[in-house]
Amino acid sequence: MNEIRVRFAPSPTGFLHVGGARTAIFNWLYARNKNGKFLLRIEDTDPERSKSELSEQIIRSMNWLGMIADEPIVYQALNIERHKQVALMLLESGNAYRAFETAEELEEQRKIAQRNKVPFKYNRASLNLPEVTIKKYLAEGRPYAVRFRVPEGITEFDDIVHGKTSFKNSDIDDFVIMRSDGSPVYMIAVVVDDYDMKISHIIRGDDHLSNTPKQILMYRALGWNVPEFAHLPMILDEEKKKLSKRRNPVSTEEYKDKGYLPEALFNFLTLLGFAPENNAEVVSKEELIKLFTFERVNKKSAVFDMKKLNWINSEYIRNTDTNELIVIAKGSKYLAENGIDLSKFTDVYISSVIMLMKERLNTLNDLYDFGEYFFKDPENYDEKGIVKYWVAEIKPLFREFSKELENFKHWSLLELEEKLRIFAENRQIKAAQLIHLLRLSVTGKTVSPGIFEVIEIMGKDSTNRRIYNFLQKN
RNA sequence: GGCGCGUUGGUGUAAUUGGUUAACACGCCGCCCUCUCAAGGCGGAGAGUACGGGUUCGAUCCCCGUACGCGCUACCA
Repeated sequence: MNEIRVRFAPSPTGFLHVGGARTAIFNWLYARNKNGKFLLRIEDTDPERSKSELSEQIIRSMNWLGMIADEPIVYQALNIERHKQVALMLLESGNAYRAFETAEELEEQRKIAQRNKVPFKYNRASLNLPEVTIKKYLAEGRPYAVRFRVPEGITEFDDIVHGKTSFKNSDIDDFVIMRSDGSPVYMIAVVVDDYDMKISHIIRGDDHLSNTPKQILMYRALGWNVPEFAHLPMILDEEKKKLSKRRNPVSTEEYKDKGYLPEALFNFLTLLGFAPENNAEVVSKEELIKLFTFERVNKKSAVFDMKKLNWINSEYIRNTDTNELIVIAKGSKYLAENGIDLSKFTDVYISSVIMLMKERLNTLNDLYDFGEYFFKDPENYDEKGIVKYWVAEIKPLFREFSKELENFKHWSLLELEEKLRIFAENRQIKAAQLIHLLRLSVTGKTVSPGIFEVIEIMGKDSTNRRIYNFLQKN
């Protein structure tokens, strides 16, 4: 068998959509699994929607996820001449013909058909034009589009995930392959580029399933080998609609900014429409490469479940080396936006904080959301906490305890805890009553990791300063 | 409207060639641990496999129909 060559072919309309990322991942996994080539082609033929900066962003997101193309990136717009040339070949061989109708005329016909609820199909008027008329039109310089002449019959193919799929050619319109301004259309561009790139397997979204027979017909008309097709299920949102910006972030970049690890997103996306043997869930890229097979790819569209992503991400955070997390945290947009400058802290400090927080984080951004207090003194205190814990009987005792802390020499987890517990026991109160106040005064919150761990990391000065401020304000 | 694809708990997925109390994970609820979280441990609720017909001794699995969802139906990609 020939070399396996697959490609991911996004159109640069803004960013790498997570649905696209999933398609890219399946292509990539398949290529790696088969020792083949993974290629990237930017489909930038629509000048209205394509901008070069946007393709840069797609490439960046792909790299972030750990995927790079094995050959130079192909920009479809650069191949326009070739697409035209092939369209002309089709015209010359009689597999395509000139259509002189204007877009407006067709639109009108379409409307009428719609009104009468009958399926609209191009009536092939131009195909049946007498030779002389065509010559006359051409002499007049009348503009024309080139339409592919769909032959009679049935087009069948064996989709790798869907199995045997067939379409009646009579249901397929003679589609346009070249516009009247001479520009080629997507439908022919993909076929030509995939052929030129020697793509062996076209792995793409389900939404292209209905386009497949058209493309196969073109391959055949050109006498080209038809590649294999694998159509992946779509990804839907919780409302079972196409992933929409309203409910979920749809761009890969957004997930990065929200503190998701690339490996986690990659793993999660993989699980949408695919399950490795044993139904394993947290699976490394290396394992995934080994385990990937289309036999276990689903036909059914999948719903993007944020909660599961969060869980997977938290698993990855827990299992990622702290030093790596430090690097990521330092580059975090979110922390910066919230005024946290990690370069002001020592790596030892950041490292202790992350080690303590690691198993509590869903995303790296939670480092701020849950642990802001590690990086700045609290400015206000949880109101419910105040009501519940800052009660008259305890106030004097907490003040007294804070004095003792100021002079406490043995600033370590165990000794701090022992000290507090003994203090509480002597005053006949529950240690928890002081602990809650300690937490509230130091963090401003009622929730944190074990408070002795927290103040051990924070250090004596910072802790005492915070308690002092708390007592001043309350 | 036409054509195509799909349909297993709330979600993602399992279930050797038709024979299981329909499994696992996320989520949810409760308990334990405990200074609050998180993690962990233990337990629980939640689907009879969209619906209706077949075929079969027996269908999640095979066939047909219906419903619903999605996609295509552009001189968009």
